[in-house]
Amino acid sequence: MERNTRQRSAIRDAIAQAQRPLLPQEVLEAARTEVPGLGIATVYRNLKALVEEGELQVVNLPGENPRFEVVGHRHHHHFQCRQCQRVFDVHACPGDLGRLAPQGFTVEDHDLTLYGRCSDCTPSKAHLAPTETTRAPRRSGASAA
Amino acid sequence: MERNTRQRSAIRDAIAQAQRPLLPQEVLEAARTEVPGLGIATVYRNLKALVEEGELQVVNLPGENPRFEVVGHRHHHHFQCRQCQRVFDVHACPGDLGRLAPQGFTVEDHDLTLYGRCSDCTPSKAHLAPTETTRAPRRSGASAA
DNA sequence: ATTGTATTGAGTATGCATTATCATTTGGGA
DNA sequence: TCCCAAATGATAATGCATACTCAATACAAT
Repeated sequence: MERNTRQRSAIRDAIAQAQRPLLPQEVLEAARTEVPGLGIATVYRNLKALVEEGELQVVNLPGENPRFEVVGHRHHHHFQCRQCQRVFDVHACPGDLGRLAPQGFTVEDHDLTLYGRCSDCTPSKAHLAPTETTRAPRRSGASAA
Repeated sequence: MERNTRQRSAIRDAIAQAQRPLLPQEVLEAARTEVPGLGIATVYRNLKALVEEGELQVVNLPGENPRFEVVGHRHHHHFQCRQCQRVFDVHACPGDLGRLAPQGFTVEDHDLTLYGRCSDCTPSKAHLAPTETTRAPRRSGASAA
């Protein structure tokens, strides 16, 4: 990963412009508006490289596959819409959660995920909900027939 | 799932006595002290049935496979030890997190995970850390050679 | 105690996200 | 413009958690 390819730029731009953590599949779809022939393998390859280079970071939510977002945002949390499944950044934090832990436990960090309806999926304008392709697929693992 | 088998009881007891969410593998190990020949397939079968019966509930943590715990605990959160990987219940909640969401977003629920050292894995007595077999394996998905 | 059926255990099969493979394409320095 | 290593795209391969298959067991009602 040393050359500046159209694919690499498209992937980077897609994530930067999204302003929210994206799944590899979402990155693919977004970057394809720039590079139609883009392949999923290239997306995974670049996401991995960009994370190793410290440009991107992984965002894990409960029961979800890893998403990717640009590094730099100071401590923050996430909000997942139960309608469109998209994840948004929440630049706020309840803070001082160490007191919640049981006796003898040492709290070093925390993850907070809020669930509800994003502004696009509020009942009053549910018709503006994202399209099928922008929805997040469920986590991997088993589910054999 | 209509008969009371030794396996089913062992699985149910293992989770009830653990007082914390267990991975299927942890359930297997714990229940085997009661039924040595217990198979992993039986564990998955019963976990699924017990969840459907409403006796158990699934606990998802970021980047982790589903764990299982008995239903009934009122709203609570979880703590994961970064040393032994075990997950514990945290019967406390910062509350009122709706205010953290962006304008136009509706918050219906939330998940909070604390990370740090459990009482068994505090530096002063790290030698009491759980054994290899009690550690949680990493999430599924890819990691091909 | 007998017996029919739900359950179990072992091993195989699935589904899926992520990687590896490899022939082809392409960025960018000479 | 040439050249070649890096990058891409299509597709096969992996690894893994979980589900299915089926012969052997073992509940539990009679």
